[in-house]
This record gives sequence, structure tokens and C-alpha cells, in this order.
Amino acid sequence: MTRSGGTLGGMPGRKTAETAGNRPATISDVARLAGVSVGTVSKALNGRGSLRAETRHRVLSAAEQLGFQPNKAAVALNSGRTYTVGMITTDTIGRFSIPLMMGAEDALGAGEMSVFLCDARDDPIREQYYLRTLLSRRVDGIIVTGRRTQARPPIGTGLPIPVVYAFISSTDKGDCSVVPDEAGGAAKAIDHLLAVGRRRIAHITGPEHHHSATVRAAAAADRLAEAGLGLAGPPLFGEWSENWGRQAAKIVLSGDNEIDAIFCGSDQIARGVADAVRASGRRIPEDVALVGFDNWDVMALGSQPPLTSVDMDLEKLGRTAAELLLAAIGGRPSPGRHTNPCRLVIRGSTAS
Amino acid sequence: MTRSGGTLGGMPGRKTAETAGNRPATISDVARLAGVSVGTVSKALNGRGSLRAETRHRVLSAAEQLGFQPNKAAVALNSGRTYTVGMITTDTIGRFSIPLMMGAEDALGAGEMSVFLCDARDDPIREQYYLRTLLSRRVDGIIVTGRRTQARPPIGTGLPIPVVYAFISSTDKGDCSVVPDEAGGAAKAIDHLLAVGRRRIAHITGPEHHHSATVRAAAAADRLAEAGLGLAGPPLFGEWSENWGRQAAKIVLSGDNEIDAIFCGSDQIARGVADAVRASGRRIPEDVALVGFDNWDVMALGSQPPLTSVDMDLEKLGRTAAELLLAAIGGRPSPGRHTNPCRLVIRGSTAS
DNA sequence: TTGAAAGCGCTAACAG
DNA sequence: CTGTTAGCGCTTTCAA
Repeated sequence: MTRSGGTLGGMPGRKTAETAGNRPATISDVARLAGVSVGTVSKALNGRGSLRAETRHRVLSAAEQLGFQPNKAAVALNSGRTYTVGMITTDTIGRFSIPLMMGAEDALGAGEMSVFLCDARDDPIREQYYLRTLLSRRVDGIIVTGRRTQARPPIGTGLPIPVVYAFISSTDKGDCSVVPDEAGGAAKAIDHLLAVGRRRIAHITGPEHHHSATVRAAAAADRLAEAGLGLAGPPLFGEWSENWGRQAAKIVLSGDNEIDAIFCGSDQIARGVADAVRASGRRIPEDVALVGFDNWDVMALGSQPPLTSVDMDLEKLGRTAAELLLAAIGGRPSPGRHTNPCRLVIRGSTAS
Repeated sequence: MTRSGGTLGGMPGRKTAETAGNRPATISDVARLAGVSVGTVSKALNGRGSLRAETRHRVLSAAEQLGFQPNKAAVALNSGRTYTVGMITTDTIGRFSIPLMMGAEDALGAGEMSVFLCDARDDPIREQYYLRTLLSRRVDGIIVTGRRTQARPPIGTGLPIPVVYAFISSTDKGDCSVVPDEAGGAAKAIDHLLAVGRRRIAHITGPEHHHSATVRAAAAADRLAEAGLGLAGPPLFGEWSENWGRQAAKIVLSGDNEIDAIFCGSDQIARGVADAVRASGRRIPEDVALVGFDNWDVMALGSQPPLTSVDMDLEKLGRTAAELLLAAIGGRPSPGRHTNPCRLVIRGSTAS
């Protein structure tokens, strides 16, 4: 017992050497135990300066013995760096945010960065509240994500730290955004359907006011036009639901022109379409080939047959965003819009 | 220009008064501008001590003008409190962790707490790495979540800060855990099926080695026994997939005893079951009533008809965990296992 | 009512 | 090679 225990409450329990359940060891505890000064401890622990091997070793084992963990708040205070970033999901954490966050968290964790999670729930007030909090905590940078790809106003202007937008993008062209190449993904879907011999391709998708729906629909039509063809009928805009997929499929199938493929704006829609197609007595993919979008495993694999789908590679996108943020924090910003390619994952709904 | 700008790089852009894009304002900047001492600023900003109204006002407007945000690292350093908690998802962030995290984040945000996100991905090494990081950052407490309800070894012993387990629980009875009452949920499902007149009830669920599967199966059997009945055949253990649901349903339907209801261990399984039941020419719920578990919107609502399902109220569970953690941080710990009731959500698969 | 000064835990100069 | 000292930004006595 070299230290007086203080009066912080005496919970017994298992302890790591001197570090009882109460106060975490500080650098001067280590110094005292090793019989050196705090400066020496700092050098030993950070490998700075030049010390006798014996001293260094003595310090290290003292630190070990006390279970010493440097207080990051103190480090932050005089380095000006917190090794912390904020991640704001502007709309609720959901199916799209998760892989993004996981990718980002992964890349940042490797860079010794900790991540503050902020769920703004589509509320601009909450968003600004979180922004202030993060600035107050002096995070080194911020990642902004959302569930829609549509550009949004910047979360702040003239901020003292870099910001990277992931999946969503900023309306300010100078801001750094990482977005999926949805148009390219739609083109890949069409190319694939053409490659497996389909010519009468319909498109069923989400609401017309939804950015992704219009982008994907336009890209599909363009790609077909480049091939000297056109969509079999105008795109059917509706909801992002299985139910709409079922309804829309009925409409498409009852049309006079016999279609041989349907490209859907989402896997949920595609799944509804699949059910309706099968109910109509047609076979997938023999009579009607089907391509979805999102490659949402539970939908794509639960479907019968499993769905060919466009994967936006959200985890990679999150990782990229994190890397760009780290670079920007390091003084190497990459302003502007960065596009990530989509992958086409081929499964039973198009493979004959 | 009362301050020399420093040499931190002269990005122009919009600024908040003096606070150019570079160094955030400190308390002494405010003091200088207001013509008072830093101590006075501190008091004015925190409403401590007694100041002349005029002085207080002058300080406040100076702070406002500079866009001053107190540096939390400095506050943490001499208060010993960081107003920060860590949230460790032991297995990958997924369908179960999200509502938990959202609930917790919500409750904590209201308490002015920021949340560190740590995804340990089922890797004990990563888990310990994150634990050390969090301790080094001097978080005030930790929430541990996971995708399984089974008890797990404590994440650490003799930790200097409180830990609350959410959804999963700790094998140490003294640790604070918040778990859903899965058995109670299963009982509610059975009660409901009995109430709508079903007597020959089968059970299809996930792997036998999965804690939730066995708990729910046992509770269902118990409840039926209490009603003087039994399950129509032994529980069918398999996978948590639609595919297994389809297979198992075929087995159940081909049996000699005509069943009139199936209680499923998950909505995914229930959905597969629904497809197979309909394919067999039977009607839901007229011939066979169906209850799922999890109330996973996309599965329960995508099913035809929509599924009656047991909801574990994960968001509430996360919120409760956060509240218990806040209490523990405040010196009012609630050791032991806390159980949260499940709700039964009735939909078309049982409502005739 | 206000100011001066000490100190939270750590790092980085500068002496010795 | 090691110790001393001055801060980082803020709060909190204690004097004035």
C-alpha cells in the first residue's frame, strides 16, 4: 500500500495490482513506483528521447503493474488532436447506414480513431445539436451519412474540421462526398439482361420523387437506347415495397407486349414481382428474367429463385469515406464528388 | 482584428466572427473580448458564483460572437467525468443491435452523453482492444450488446466504471443485464392461438444449440401443458431461414395429425412457412394460423397475410439499459438481471 | 463582484 | 540520460 486509497468508496472486488476499483492510475503513480520523474515515464512510454534500457524497462513494468492507461483527455488537451471522429446519420440508422457505418468504423478503428455515433433522425434540430456537440468535443473530423443518395445542403459552412459525406452528397460541389454509381449499376443490370438474350425489358421502381428511382430508371432507359432498344413501356413508379412489386407486376404482365425481363429498383420490389410472376404461371428466369437492386441478402436470398441484384458496396463506400476523412485530417483533402462503382451479383433469377 | 491570425493556413470561407476557419475560440479569447478574467467567464457561462448582470451579459455576448464552445477535453480533465459512454456490440452490428443502439443512444443523448461506437465483430481480441480504448478515454460507463440472448462471460472484472449488458446478459449474476422475456413472449403467442380456438399447434424454430430457440420452444410447450395440451409433435429445430421454414412446413403438413396453427421461432421462418402452407392449398389463417417472432417489419409485413408476431421491444430495452447505466454512473447501481416483457402484435395471419 | 492562482494528466522544451 | 518546468483549456478555491 504505497498510495493512500482516497475516499472514493471502497468497493472491493478483484483489482489489477494497486489500481483498485477506484481511481485509474496516472503517469505520476507510474513515476513514483518506478522511482523516476513523470517526464521520463512519458518518454519511456512513447519511445521518445533516449533512455537507458534498464530505466525504460523499469517504467514499462511499473505501468504494466498499475494497469496504466494514459488519459486521452490530457493527451488531447495539449496535442490538439482527439483521435476521434463523429459519424452523423442524418436519417435514422437503418439498412443503408449500417454497412456504411461498419465500413467506416472499421477503417477508422485501424487508424486508432474512435467514433462518436449520432443519430439525427431526419430532424434538422437534432442534426445541429449533434454538430455543436461534436465540435465541442473537438473531433478531428466528421462523416455524414444518410439513407438517400440525393444531395443535401452542407451540414455546416466554414467548419474548422474536415467533413466527408458518404452515400448522400453535399450540394456544395467543393465538399467531399463519396457516392455509389447508381447509374452505372443500372447500366450493368441492363447489359446483363441483354447478354442473356432479353429484349423486352420493363422497369418497376420506387417513388418518382425519390432521387435513386429516377436516376436508375433514366440510366436503364439510356443504356437500352444505346443498344438501339427502349424500355418496354414507361417505368412504373410506386413504392419501395413488395406489395407495389406485386401490383406493378400484374400491370406489366397484363400488357399486350409480352415482356421477357423486369429490372426492379429494389430487391423488395423484385421480390414482390417474383411472387406475382410465379402466380401468373410464368417461370423465372426462363420466361421472365428478374434483376433487383441493393443486394439486400435477406430479400435477394429469400426470393425464389434467389435474385440477381446490383450491389452498391456500401461497406467499401464507408471505408473509402473514412480513408478520405483520415487523409483530409492529415492535411490532404480530396474535395468534390467521388463515385464508387456498383457490382452486379448474378443469381438464379437471371441465370438459366 | 484584435488577434493575430496565427499561421494555421488562411482558408477564407464564411466565418463566425473572429473564429476563422482555424483555431476554435478558447475561454481566454472570450475573457479578452469581454474585458474580464477567465474565472469570471467560467462563472458567467456556468451560472456559478455571483456576477453583476451587466458583466454576465457582456461575457455571454462575447462568447456568442466568437462562437465559443468549451473544450470538453479540458472539462473532462478536471472534472474526471467525460460525459461519454462506450457501446460495444460484441457481434456484428445487425438487425438486433440497431434498435438497441438507437434506444440507448436516444436515452443517452437526452442525458447529454455522447456514445462511442465499437463493433467487436465476434472477435474477443477486438473486444478487449475496444475495452482498453474506452477505459483510456475514461468513458463514464459501458453498454455491451450482442445478437444472442445467451449469457456470456463478463467483458472485464473489477472495472472502474459501471457496465450494463443489453439483450445479452453476463454470466456473472451480479452484473447488470437487461434482457427480453422471451419465454413470456412465447407464452403470449400460445395464449393467443388458444384464444382464437387452435388446439393442434406445431412449433418450427432455429438451431437447437441456439439459446433463444430452446427457450422459446420450452416456454411454448410449458404453456400448452398448463392448458392441458401439448405441442403437436416435437419442436422442429433447424435454421433461422425462410428456406428452413418452407422445408419444415412441408414436414409438418404431411404428418398424419392435421395441425391448425404453427408457432415459429422467427419471422423469417414464419414467412417460409406461410409460402409452403399456401402452396399446399391451405388458407391462412382459416386453416392454419401462424405466429412469428421478432416482429421484423419487413418480414412480418411482406408476408401474405401479414404476420402476427412477438415483439421484444428492443428499442425500449436499449433505452432501459441506458437509463440503468446513467443511474449506475450516478451512484445508484441496479445489479442483476432485469427482464423486459414482450408484446404480441396481432395481424392477419391469426386474425380471422 | 471580480481577479489571481493552483491544478486536472500529459507532453515537450530545456537544463543539468 | 534524466529531472524540472511550462503550458494545453477549464474550474475552483481564496483573496482582494
